[in-house]
Amino acid sequence: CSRWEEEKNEDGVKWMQLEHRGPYFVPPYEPLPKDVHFYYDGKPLKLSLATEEVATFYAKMLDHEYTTKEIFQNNFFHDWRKEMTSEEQEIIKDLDKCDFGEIHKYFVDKNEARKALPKEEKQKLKEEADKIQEEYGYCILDGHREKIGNFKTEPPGLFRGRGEHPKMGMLKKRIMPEDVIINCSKDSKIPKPPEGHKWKEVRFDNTVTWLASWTENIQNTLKYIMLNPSSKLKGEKDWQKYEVARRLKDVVHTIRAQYRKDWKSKEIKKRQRAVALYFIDKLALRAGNEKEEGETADTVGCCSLRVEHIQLHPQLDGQEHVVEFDFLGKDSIRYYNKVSVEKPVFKNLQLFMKNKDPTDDLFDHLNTTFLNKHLQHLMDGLTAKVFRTYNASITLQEQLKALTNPEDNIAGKLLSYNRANRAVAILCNHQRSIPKTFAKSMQVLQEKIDAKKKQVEEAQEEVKKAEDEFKDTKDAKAEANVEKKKKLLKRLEEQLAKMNIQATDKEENKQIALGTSKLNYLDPRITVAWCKKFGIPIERIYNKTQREKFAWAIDMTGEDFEF
DNA sequence: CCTGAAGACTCAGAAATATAAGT
DNA sequence: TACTTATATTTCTGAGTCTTCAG
Repeated sequence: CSRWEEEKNEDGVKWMQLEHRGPYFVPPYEPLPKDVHFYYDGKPLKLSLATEEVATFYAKMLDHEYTTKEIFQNNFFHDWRKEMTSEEQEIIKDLDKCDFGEIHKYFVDKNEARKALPKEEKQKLKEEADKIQEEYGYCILDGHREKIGNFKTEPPGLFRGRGEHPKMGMLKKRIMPEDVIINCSKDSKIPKPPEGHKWKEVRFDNTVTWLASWTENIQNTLKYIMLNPSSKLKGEKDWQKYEVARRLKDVVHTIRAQYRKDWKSKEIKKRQRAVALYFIDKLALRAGNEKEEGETADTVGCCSLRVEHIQLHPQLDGQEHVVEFDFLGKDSIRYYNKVSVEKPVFKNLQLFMKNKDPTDDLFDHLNTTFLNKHLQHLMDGLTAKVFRTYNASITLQEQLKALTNPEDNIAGKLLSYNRANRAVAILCNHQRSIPKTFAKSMQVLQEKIDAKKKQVEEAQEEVKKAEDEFKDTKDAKAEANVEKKKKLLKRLEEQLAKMNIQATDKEENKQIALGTSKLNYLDPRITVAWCKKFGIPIERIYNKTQREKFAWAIDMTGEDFEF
């Protein structure tokens, strides 16, 4: 436990000692073999090195749907031309006349060749990767050797945003040492830049947690090299996050009473704030910062909802005051929900929407800064996102309480856990695309279940037969046989039950992503306590990485922990 | 002091890779 | 046992939230 209980640093100081090797730079571009050609207008054309490299980025993505989109093609072609020599610019004027087919095939083949490599060769590659990990993947922070999260620079390539991103296809440039700022402690061994290069800057800022940073050229924002979630620094922050959420538990009732009162406020701004907060609390919506138009995909959160994103139904499917939400949230994941809301909320929404265009802001007097200022005033450390953490964790705790049957076997209890986890994922709208092999693997499972059912039936008959025989003969051998057959039947029935559970779980899970809530929203202490209480080995819920990340919770939690 | 931009950090699903299960 | 396929884990980096800074 001691590791989590070392003394705290003062005011914003994150470490006293930080030593590392700097980022690992991706290997330089390898030119194409002579017999792999690019064709323009049907004729082979030898490209300059820089032009060729960018061409390979496009060629590699050729069978991806992305490359068929006009925005992608235009952005790519625009940026590609900038890399060309003036001679090349003279010739290559039309993307449609470019043939990347041979280059594409070269990379597909190369990939397959790599997969087909003999075992020893693969082993060798792995050892090389491990060596790099060993050398660059760790740092020393305040005397502890800590794992780094992302120690490699991002390779150059074509930008792929999520959803309808206006910058898709743009060229993401190669990161050079000259772009990189190193952060470490003054008295540490300062990382050496690669031969013949120098760092952009070396600084000694112990009020931040990053080891290195650079500015990315697509959005002009900073990227960082930071520690792995298993590190003490990240673990403590995570713990702190859940402690804030637990404090919200104590005041949430007051806050709810407050926003209900504010629904009737004379100030429109307060009313909007109160309705937005109701959504954030009840539906676990994100805050919704405003975003710069044209720079990113068009997505929204609570405060940035527009009139077009909701529809009001005084009556719907036997419910009153129904709000129908339909918008794209983070990562362009669709949020669709029909919710019966309290009457004053409904009335307020009607008011907010009056005389507005579909593209106008629903909460036109509200932004996240104003909302968060209010929340800060209600509780120290409270911001909009704390509601998501709080509601997620409290839901897990409640669902576990409601769903766990102490009589169940481990598989049954695990199903209950997954269902509780799933309830949270649904609340937070964590979705995934249905796995490509889903239908097939479901069918395979169903066939197995049917086969097992048959076996169970057969076994039942066998038992009956054995029992009849015993009734006739009354001999010990026949009696033993009855026992044997019964045992077999029981085993088969258990197998069948397990398969049925598996099928249910799989079906319920096909479009839901459990990982994000498990990793970021659910206080791990709830899970640890549940495992202890019901005798479930923690490895059945958390894999190795997750156990490392949640080491702080596994260390300190007893079975009576309450969120 | 206010405001918008920059900075720092958390959270997000897809894709790549490793491992287990099936044949 | 060797190969193939399904599943689990890990990596990747984009997309949010919230804080801090500069003019």
